[in-house]
Amino acid sequence: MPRLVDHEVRRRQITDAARRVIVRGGLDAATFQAVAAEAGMSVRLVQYYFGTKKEFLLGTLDSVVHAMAARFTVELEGLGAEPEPRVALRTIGRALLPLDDIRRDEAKVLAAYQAARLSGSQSVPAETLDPAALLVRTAAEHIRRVRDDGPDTRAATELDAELFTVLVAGLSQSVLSGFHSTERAAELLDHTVDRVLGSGGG
Amino acid sequence: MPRLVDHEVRRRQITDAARRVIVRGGLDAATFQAVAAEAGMSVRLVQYYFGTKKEFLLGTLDSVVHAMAARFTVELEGLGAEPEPRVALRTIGRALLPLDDIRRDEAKVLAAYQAARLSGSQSVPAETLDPAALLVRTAAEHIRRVRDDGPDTRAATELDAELFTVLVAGLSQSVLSGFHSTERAAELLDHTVDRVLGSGGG
DNA sequence: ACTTAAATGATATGGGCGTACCATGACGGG
DNA sequence: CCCGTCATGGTACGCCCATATCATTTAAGT
Repeated sequence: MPRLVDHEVRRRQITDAARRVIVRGGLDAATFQAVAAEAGMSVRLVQYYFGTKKEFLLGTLDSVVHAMAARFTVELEGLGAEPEPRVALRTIGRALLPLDDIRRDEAKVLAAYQAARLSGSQSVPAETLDPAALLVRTAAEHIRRVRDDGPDTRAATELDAELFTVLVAGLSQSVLSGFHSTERAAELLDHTVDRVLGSGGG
Repeated sequence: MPRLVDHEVRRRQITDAARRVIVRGGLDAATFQAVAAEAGMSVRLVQYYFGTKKEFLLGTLDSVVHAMAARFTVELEGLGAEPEPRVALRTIGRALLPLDDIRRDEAKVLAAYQAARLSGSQSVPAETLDPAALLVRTAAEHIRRVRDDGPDTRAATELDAELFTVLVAGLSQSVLSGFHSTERAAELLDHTVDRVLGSGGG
C-alpha cells in the first residue's frame, strides 16, 4: 500500500479552509479553487476527498453544525445536574450567540447556509434547523422547573421556550448584521431570561 | 424623438421579474439572462435600464425596501392618531411578518440581500437595516405611552423596543425557514406584545 | 526491489456569466 | 419626408467555475 493519509484529518483541513473562505466571502466564494488555495493544496485534492461540490458543501455544513452542537453540549453539561434555571438559560443562550470570533464565524457560516436553503436550493438539508429544535426543548425543560408543572401551564411554557429560541436566533442575526453589539445582545438576552422566568424567583 | 418609453415602468417590470427570480432561486439566480427571460425581454434591455449588475441589484433591493416601508406606513397611519398600544404593536408587527404570499416573497428577497451583506459583499448597503431601526423607534413610542414616562423607565422601554424588534425579525426568519407556521408566529407575536405591555392594562 | 494501489498534480472541456460592441427598428420634429 | 436619436436585438469576448481525464509520485506489502 502507498502513502497512507488520515482522511479525517485531510477533510478537516479542507472544511476549515472552506469555513474561512465562507466567512470572508459567503457561500458563493466557496469555490473549489478558492478553498484549495486557502488550504494550500491543489484543486484536485478537494475533489478527491469530497467528490462533488454538493457533498463538499454538505461536509462543511456538517463541520459547523457539529461544532456548535458540541459547544452547546459542553456548556450544558458544565452546568451540572440541577442548575439554576436562570443561569441555565443565560448560559445556553450565550453559547449560541456570536459573542466571540469563533462563534461569530460559525454563526456566519450557518447563516450563509440557511440563506441558501431559503433560496430553493435543495442541496442544503433542513438539518440547519436542528439546533433550534434542540434549543426549544432544552429551554422548555428549564422553564418548566421554575413554574407550576400543571397541565394548563404546559402550553405557556412551550410558547415561552419558542419565544426564547426565536429571540436568540434573532439576536444572533442582529449581532452579525451589526445592528447590535455583543454587549447589548448579552444585555437583551439577560433581560429576556428575567422576563420569562419572572424577575423575582428562579 | 423616437418611440418614447416610460423608464420607470420598464424598471418596475424588470425589478418585479428580478424579485420573482430571487424568490425562486436566491440572489445567485438573479442573472441578467434569467431576469430578462422572466420579464420577457432581451438581456440587452436589462443592461440598458440598469447598466451594471451592481446597480441592477441595488435597484431591485430598493424596490423591496420601499414596498415594505410603504406597507408599514400605511398600516401605521391606518391606526389613527392615538391607537391602543397593544393594537398598534400587533399591527406593525404583523405588517412586517411574512404572513401572506406577498410579504413572504418580500421577506425572502430581503433575507437574500441581508445574507449577501453578511458575506462581505460591499455592494449591498446597510440600508437593509433601516426598517429595523424604524421599527425600534415606533415600538418604543407606543410602549412609552403605556408606562410611567419617568426618566428611569426610559432605558427599560428602549430595551423592550429592541427586544420586540429582534423578535419580529427572528419570527420572520423562523417562518421563512419553515420552523414556525404563520399562525404560530402570530400567536407568538401576540404573546410578546402582552408580555411587553403587561397582560392587564394597555 | 518490484509491484500496486493510494494520493496528488496538471490540464482540458464545456457551460454560464457579465460586459462590450455592432446593427437596426421605431418614431417625433424639422 | 426624412433624419437623428431613443430603444431594442444579436452576438462575441474573456473569465471563472465544476468536472473529467490523463499522468505522476509515493510508500506499504511481498
